[in-house]
Amino acid sequence: MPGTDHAGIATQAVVETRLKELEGKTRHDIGREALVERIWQWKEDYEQRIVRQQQEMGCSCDWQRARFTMDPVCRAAVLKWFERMFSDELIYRGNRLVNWDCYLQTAVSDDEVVHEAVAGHFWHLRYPIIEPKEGEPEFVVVATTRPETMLGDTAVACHPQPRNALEQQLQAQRDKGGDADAIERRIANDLPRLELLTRMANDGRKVRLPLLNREIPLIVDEWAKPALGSGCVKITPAHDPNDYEVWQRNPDIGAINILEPDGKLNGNAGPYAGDDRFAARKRVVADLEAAGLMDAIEDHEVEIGHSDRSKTPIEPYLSKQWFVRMGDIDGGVVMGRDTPHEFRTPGLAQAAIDAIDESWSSATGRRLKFWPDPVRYGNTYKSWLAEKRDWCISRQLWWGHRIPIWRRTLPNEPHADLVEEVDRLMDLGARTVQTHAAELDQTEVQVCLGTEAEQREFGPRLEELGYEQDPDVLDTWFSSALWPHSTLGWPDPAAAQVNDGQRPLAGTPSSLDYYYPGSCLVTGRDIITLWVARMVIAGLYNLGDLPFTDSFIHATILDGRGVRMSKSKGNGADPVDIIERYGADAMRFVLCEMQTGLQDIRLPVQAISPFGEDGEKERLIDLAKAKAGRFKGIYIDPVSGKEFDCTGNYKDLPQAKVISDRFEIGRNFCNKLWNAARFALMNLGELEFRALTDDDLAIEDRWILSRLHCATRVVTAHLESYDPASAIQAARDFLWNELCDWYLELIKPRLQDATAAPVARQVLAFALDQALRLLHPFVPFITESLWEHLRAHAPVRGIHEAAADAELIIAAPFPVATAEPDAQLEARFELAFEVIRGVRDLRHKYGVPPGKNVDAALSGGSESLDRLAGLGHHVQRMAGLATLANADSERPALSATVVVGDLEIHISGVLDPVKEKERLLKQRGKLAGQLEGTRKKLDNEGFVARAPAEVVDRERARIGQLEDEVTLIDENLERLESPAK
RNA sequence: GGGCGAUUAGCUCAGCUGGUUAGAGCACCUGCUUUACACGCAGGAAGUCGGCGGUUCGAGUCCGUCAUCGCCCA
Repeated sequence: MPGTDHAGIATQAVVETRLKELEGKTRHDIGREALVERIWQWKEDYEQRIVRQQQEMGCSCDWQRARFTMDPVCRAAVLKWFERMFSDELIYRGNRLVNWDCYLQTAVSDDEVVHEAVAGHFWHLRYPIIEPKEGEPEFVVVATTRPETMLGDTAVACHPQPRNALEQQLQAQRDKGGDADAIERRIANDLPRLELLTRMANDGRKVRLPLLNREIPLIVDEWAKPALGSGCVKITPAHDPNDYEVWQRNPDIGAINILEPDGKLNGNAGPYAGDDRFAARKRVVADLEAAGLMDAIEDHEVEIGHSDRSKTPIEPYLSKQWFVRMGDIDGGVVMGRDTPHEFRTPGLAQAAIDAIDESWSSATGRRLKFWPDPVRYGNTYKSWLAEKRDWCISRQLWWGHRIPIWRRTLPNEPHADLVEEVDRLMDLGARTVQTHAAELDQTEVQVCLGTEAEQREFGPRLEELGYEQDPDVLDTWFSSALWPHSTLGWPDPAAAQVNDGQRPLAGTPSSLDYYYPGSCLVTGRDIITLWVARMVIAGLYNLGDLPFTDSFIHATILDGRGVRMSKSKGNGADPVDIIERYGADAMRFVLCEMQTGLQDIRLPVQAISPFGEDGEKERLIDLAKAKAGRFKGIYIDPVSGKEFDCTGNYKDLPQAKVISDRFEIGRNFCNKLWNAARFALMNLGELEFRALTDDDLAIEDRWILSRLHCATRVVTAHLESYDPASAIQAARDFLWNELCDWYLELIKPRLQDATAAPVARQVLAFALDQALRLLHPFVPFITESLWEHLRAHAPVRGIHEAAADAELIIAAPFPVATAEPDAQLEARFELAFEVIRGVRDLRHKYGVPPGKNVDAALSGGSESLDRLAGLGHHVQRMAGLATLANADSERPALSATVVVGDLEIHISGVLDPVKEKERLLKQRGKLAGQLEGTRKKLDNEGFVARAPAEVVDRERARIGQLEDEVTLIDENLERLESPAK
């Protein structure tokens, strides 16, 4: 199911930023309707780009069922989900402290806040104590990093049991072996004062809040840290999460909001009302200093939350938001209501936690598992869910699904009126009405209209009665969480509105019945909580079953600076540009090869300079080193000093394509595959299939088939264990290192020989057939194209029997290994390859021209000679030997020698005693080192006594082999000294 | 502050339950237009596996600790 989501905050932010940059206007200047219209416009462009990317990448999707999270099909699902949860009382409107983005004027989720350490101060403020008694201080001192918040203080807290707290801390510090002096001093010097403050608080003493002259209580609460500062802490429940908790424990102190949504101070701030919060900070500090109430100012590094979207500092802000209850609920929650899979769970978060438990399974036997590390990512998922924090789903945006609630505040109306009001609404036909007071500081009647039709019918009538639709929109994830079933037409595929050219979702079975549940969600680590958990909850709640059983967490791709690539950061590369330059398969190959498990991947990218001179070679700019320009995704050309844009968002600047030379690896592979296939096809002619017996096969045929069986097993096993990088590596190695480097070369003579050619061709056709199938998941375009050619040349392919065929490779069965690899045969070839490599090395060192064949003679242990029997002609040809004689009887004069194990290959007529000695000594040195290491091990009594017998035996066998090889080399060295021998 | 992860060749990364003196690709050096492929072939050089300490007959691999970086949660 291909498609796109509406990316609420990101999208609105981009359009608003462009509006500001290009026209100098804010969203308030043009209004809700006009802004939403512009966003739709922008979305159409952007969506096209994304869909094109998906298609060019070769995503194999049902394009006639493409969806967008704000289209009518998805909208129906969003409304239904909201209505269901609302009537189950899983959605409520509450007064909560949220992360407030004063620039975008919206709440942002915890996930969208990034913390940065910045230089700041600790201001120590004096609050006068009202009517202190004999021996009591005149002031309490409180410290803060945000002095303007004092205007919203509703209490000052000190610890209820400072002695216990300090002593506990002291003990903990000692246990850790840390420095306990500071705490000891604290107990010695400050405890009496701290205990006095506690007594004062318990006695009901109050303090006067400076500047506003408000009386606020001195209270006891464990949030106050007796080891720090004065031991007292100011409490601002409306603007600090910890202070908010203090308020929950001490409801009497109340909460005072001092902020307007835009970050200016409101009427509660008295004389500071109307000031921006940062301006107010300066004035508050100055006024406190003037009043002699500033005790001290110290430098302090502060962690400040910034909005990931607007990059401005976040303010904790008390506001009314909509939430989904994640925690356990009395009586539990019914999941999959009215489906065959209905079950009851303690709460939404718990249901998702259970889903990865070994002992749990859905009604259809499904359970969730993470890859490539089930334990690690399972823990990430569980530990986030375990907090069971309610999910804030409202966003003060204009772009998104508007909350389907019409509400009206009924201040202090008698209960009877409320009942009457609800009855009246029910009579009107509203199905879901709730009244809420507990979570709010007001009584509110909320009516949910859960379909478009209902909204059209009842909306205006509710508005006549003084109701208003909530202006907020839903968090994008609220609709994204439904993707696995909303796209299939849930709640009613038969009624789903599909557009022209789109495939219907209705039918028997419907798309929903046929495709839900799915199997695997591939996503990034940071999305585990945002998506995986929420999709699981949504799927279980609406349908009673998991949306997928596996979740593959792919590597995070970083740019050359080590920063995570993202569209909003503008530091990525457009796949379309990569594809244009290197090809889709090349890109897929490299991306797949990079998914090596748990590690993040660096992908240094380069921009193609738009300032290249005529005739100048293309100039690449390394973006990890280039200077940043004015906006995100804009850089400065190091040569001309001019700005250019890499995002396509700033059309007035020169545009640069972003590429990465890392993709050359994939391009090279595709080129190799193409040429190897071309060579094979050239030689196949019109191939007729004949059932072959083992006797028909040449030794190299049996070898490549053995290697093919091995590769098939390995690739399949890696795919099954969600290890695409290892799978593609194994497929690549088979194609390149075995089929191309060896087999194609080995059979070249046979292909020129009319009698030997048919079998070689048939094996070649089969090996290519299987290699293409193995590679198809990774490089679909090139394999599909080659498949067509292969079928034209060799309509039937196979060895003993014809292999199952299909017109398109995408529909052809994946290879299955039918035989065991022949380990003995493979070992014989390995030995031959080693000999060949040895001779090639020697030829290179002696500067023998590549075309010149030399005479050689072979001698050595009978076992090794036996293993090489039948491969001599291959050794001869591949090593460039004119003759390969048996040297057991007589050793050729003036020959240089290659020693491989207990084998000697003498190459005639190239001997250079100096080079030869150098070469042999080098090899000897390496072997002697290994020999020494092995001997040392065996001399160690502990090793012989404690290591497993098989390990000891292996070392013993090895020492014999090494000794033989060294002896052989020594003999050759000796012969160099006295050539007469 | 708590949790998770990373640190291996110039670069990007492998290295499974501890057991030959650690591998690949790119880059580099040498030779080669060998009629599939120079986006190639053949050969080569290159790493005290972040530091320190420990467990073990044996540590890149296990444990502790420190450093640096990243992510998540406060």
